[in-house]
This record gives sequence, structure tokens and C-alpha cells, in this order.
Amino acid sequence: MSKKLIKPTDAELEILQVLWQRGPSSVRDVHDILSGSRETGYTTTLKLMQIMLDKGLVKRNAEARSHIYEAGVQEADVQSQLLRRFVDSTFRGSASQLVMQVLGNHKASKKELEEIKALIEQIEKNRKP
Amino acid sequence: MSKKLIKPTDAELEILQVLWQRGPSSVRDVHDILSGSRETGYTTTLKLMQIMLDKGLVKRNAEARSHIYEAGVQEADVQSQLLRRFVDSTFRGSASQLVMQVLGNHKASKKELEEIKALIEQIEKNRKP
DNA sequence: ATTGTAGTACGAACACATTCGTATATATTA
DNA sequence: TAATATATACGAATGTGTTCGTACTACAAT
Repeated sequence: MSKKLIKPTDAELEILQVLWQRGPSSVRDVHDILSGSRETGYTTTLKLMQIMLDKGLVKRNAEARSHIYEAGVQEADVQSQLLRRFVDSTFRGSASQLVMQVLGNHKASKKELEEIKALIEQIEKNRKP
Repeated sequence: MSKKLIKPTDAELEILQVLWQRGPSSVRDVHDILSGSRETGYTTTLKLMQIMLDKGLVKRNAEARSHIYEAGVQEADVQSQLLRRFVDSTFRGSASQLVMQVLGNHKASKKELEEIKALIEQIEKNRKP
């Protein structure tokens, strides 16, 4: 049950984020949202989404004149795959090193810290036979 | 005291990893080590390291015939910058979401979990006035 | 009907990373 | 010394991602 290898580029990931947050959207929708952080033309976004269709990163419904796109991959899957590669390439595979950096730099809120601590305790409990 | 923007490519990061682990090394050293996981010629590694010299990612001592390179950027700095971008692009800025994923997938050892828990407690303690 | 507006399709230019071949210089060794 | 091995330098081909211009189609408005 091996999952396909997913490796969206930066621009593709930006588009996926919009689709994951908004659900099915037209190219116009996606482009308008991305226009805030990006300065590219409409046809660029269109082209990217067509390429993503080819790769299977998105699906689309082409019945209406304005095609409606939705994500073709799950956010959690993509996060998981990118995370594994990131840990390997940047932290030499040491997940705990990465967590240390995150907690050190990025000030997490008290609530977040509690959540993480609870998760750790849960893992430890489930592990003891 | 703003740090320069560092954005090594994948191949460059692999080379930096070798330099961070081994310290000052010749192109030959780096190439031999990378040959395990990579299948490119010697001159490719050489060229990459010359480009990295241009960008300031590495420094070198060219006195001897065989030049000796060392990292020109600190591992912790690079990790920190790459991490920030990764959290933003892949986890929409939510560091705790990332930590959850890490702890969920990547089974950390008991010792690692303890270390993380200890770190969290330290943060909490230092925060309370 | 004619004009204008908004959409898709797609070739092609551009930018950048990666790869290698070849020229050249310096050691080593037979 | 001559031949061989090993080093750097660097132009150029290749691959991939990003960007845009232009052609074409469908609908709307005047």
C-alpha cells in the first residue's frame, strides 16, 4: 500500500494551500488570493494548475466554462512526506533535534506546549507493554 | 544585525552536511563521501563547491594544490532559516502542528521524548516570572 | 450582429540548478 | 626525463520550474 511519491514545487504548494483551505475553486479564485503575496499574471497561475493536473496534484471538473479545481492529494500526506525529507536533509534525520529548534526559536504558546507534553505522555503510555 | 538570506539548494546542502560533520575537507574528500548516495562525477562536485564559494556558502584555503574547503555558514543558522520557511510553506506557520506530525510519524526514542519533555518544562519555568 | 469580457490551451522565453567534457597546471612515478 | 595521475577552471549541454504572450472559444452587453 505504498503511496505515490509527491513532490510539489514551491509554487505548486502555494496553490495546494489555497485549495486545501478553500476547497474546490476556480483558477480566478486561486489567482486572486495568491495575488496578495505574489505578482504574477493570471495565465501563470492557470498554467501551473494545468501542469498540476497532469501530475495528479489536482483534479478538476471541466463541465462549466470556468473549470473548478480541487486538491488531488491530502494535506496530511504531503506534510508527512515533505517533513520526512526535510528532517533527513536538514537535520540529518534527527527528529528530536528539529523539535528542539522549533521549541527554541518559535515561541509556542502555553497551550501549545501543554498539548505537546500531553502528546508525548500519551506516546510513552502506549508504548509501555 | 540582520543575517544574510541563506538558501542552499539540495545539492549544496548535501555538501554542507559533509563539511559540518568533517570540518575542513578537500573536494576529493567530499566527493568520495557523497559517492555513496550519489552518482555524479568528480567535476560536478568541484563545480558545485566553486559556485558555493561564489555565494559565500563555503570558504577555502587555496595555498596547497588541493584546496581545502570549510563551511562558510553555521549549521544552526541554516537550520533555523530553512525551518522557518518550511513551517510557513508546509504547515501554514503552525509550529505545534509540525511538532505533532513529527512525534506522530517519526517514532522518537524514549530518551528523545524525555529530552523534549524536559525542554518544554524548562521553557515553562523560565516563562513564569 | 458587433463588440467587449472572461475563460482555456499552449508554445516559447527565461532563470536557475545540475552535470559533464575538455583544457590546463602540478605532482608523482617509472 | 617522459609518462601518468590528480588537481582546478570553466564553457556548455541538459533538466526543470516559472513566466508570459498569443490564439482561440464562449458568453454577455450594446
